[in-house]
Amino acid sequence: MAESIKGLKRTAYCGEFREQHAGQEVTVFGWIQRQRDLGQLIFADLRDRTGIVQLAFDQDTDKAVFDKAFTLRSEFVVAARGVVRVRSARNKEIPTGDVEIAVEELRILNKSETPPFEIVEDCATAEATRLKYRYLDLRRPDLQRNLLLRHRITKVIRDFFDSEGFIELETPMLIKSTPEGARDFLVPSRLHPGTFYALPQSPQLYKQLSMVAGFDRYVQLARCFRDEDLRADRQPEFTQIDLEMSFVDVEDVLALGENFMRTLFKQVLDVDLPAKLPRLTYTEAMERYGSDKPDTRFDMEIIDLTAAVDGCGFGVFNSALQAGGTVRCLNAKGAAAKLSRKEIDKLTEMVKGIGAKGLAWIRWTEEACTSSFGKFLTEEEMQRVLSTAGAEQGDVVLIVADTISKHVLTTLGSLRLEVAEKLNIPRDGYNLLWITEFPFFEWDEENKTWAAMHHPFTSPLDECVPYLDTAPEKVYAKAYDLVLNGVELASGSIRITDPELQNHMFRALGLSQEEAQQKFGFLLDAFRYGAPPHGGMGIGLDRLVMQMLGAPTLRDVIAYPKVQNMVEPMTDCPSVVDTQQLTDLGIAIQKPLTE
RNA sequence: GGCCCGGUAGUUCAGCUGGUUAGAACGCUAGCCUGUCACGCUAGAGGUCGACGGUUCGAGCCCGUUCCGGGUCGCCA
Repeated sequence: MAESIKGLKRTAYCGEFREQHAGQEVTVFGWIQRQRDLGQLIFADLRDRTGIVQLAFDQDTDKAVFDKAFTLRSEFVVAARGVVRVRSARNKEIPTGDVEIAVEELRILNKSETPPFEIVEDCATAEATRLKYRYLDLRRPDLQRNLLLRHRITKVIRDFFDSEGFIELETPMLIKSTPEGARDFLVPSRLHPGTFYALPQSPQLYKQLSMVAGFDRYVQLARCFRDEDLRADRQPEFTQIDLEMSFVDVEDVLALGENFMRTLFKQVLDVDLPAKLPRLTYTEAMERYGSDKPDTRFDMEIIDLTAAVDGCGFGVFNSALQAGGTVRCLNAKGAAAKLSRKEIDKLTEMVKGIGAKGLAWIRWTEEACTSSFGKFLTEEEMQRVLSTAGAEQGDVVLIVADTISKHVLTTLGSLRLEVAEKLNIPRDGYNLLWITEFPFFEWDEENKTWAAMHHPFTSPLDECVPYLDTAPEKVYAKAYDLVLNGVELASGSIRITDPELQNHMFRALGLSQEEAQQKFGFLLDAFRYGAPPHGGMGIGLDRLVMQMLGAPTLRDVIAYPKVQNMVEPMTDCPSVVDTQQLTDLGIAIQKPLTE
């Protein structure tokens, strides 16, 4: 039977005891980490979120207390009152190792069954089991540390934005569905059968309306929802640091973003970020790294071989070039020893898997310089390729050709990361950079139309407006991403506030006046009443915490995450509901439910 | 939806070319032990080998189907 806590008050957390506290009478609460019974002597480690302190029971301990200590088991919840004393045998491994508590009163506040896994750091137990008992998993020091750090990060965030004059507004969770981009989570309406709310994918429209309302600077730690498949760095439910500013242009938002990141990294990790973060335009990032979220912690940039192979004897290169495509390569410096023919074959399979037609290569070892296409080239042509690629003995050159230039770049972008992984190229530190001037339009191959790459409220660059109707591919946007070590951390833009321009954009996107009015009428209406110029961004909080901690998955920084099939293993949701609930909502389930 | 990897004791794993009663470590239970801290020593309990079907004299192992978990591609304005 559990004992009462009555009359006891904690004097300190377990992890706080040091030699200087010797002689003090204290009361501690916590969980039993482990009990060691030596016969006439019993030790028990007591744990709370701050650490562990040793409880000691010996011949001086009251007999009843000693007997109770004998029954202690792992994860029992315990209160102990006693006197801090210096140990006769100190433990240098833990911060409280110089002292112990000579227990005078012991209460077992609750017993515990043997847990399915040990509550220890670096637990080897499969994640599935840990997630089923997430409350035990979260008791482990690693996850406690992660979530305490997450708390510190959000504290710094709130303080920073407050000091910069931002106010936090809460935007609704039940909103109008505007099915663009990701799939919405829908919530049926009971009062209006047949109609649905959507959970927000982001508070985008509300924060823009808040600018029209004159709040000037808005921030929110906003929960967002997207009904798309999961990844290690993607959860259906996630948190964004969502912000918006009035009377600003691109430079102002980027400056604020840089200031924020610098403050956060300094205060939380004591890491100094550069005063000004590097910038690449989207076009530049694609040309050099084959990605709009390049990992710049290592080089191996893409090299253009077009001039070097133009007119050479290799048909693959020639036909790509003649069809308006391109030939480019990576030079994996010093990789010849590590990348065997077999490894290169694996890379070939990999690039074919992502849509490339093949991979041409040169491998220059001590013995020879072999290649997959050498027999088609003259000695002179081959020399030209090698020198353009900057190749020396010991290097491997990996070449991709295609009629569509973008495919060449993105393939090499993926290949670059794969090769870095295979070669174990060191990737340390925090490389933050802005990617700017994204294309406004993206060709939607499936629907054969131009679609907005960011969203339709993104402002085009002023000088691009003339191309809206004539050359959509030449229109770039006042849109920017913040990239950290190859991960997209934040994304934002300056918005359109001119109703005329907004209508023009909708037209260019093939959205009729009526459709636009039906979907976004409230926003267009609002913009008729004096919208200040504004812009902002959303920063992925979960990814940010994950990166700052170096955690391998988002699940390590989210208290109660979902697994790959979108189930939450602890509560086992989603679940079937009562027929009455469905009736109230006017919903009938079509597919027969599987047992 | 496609591809890849995995599923054996509470946990982490081993299990040969298909062959006796499926093992180890940790954990758990009991006993002993006065300075442990991954305490030690002794003894013990604990298994639907994910599930179903097939091949076979015989299946943890081979084949098929399926369920579950992870990664990834598609998808994610």
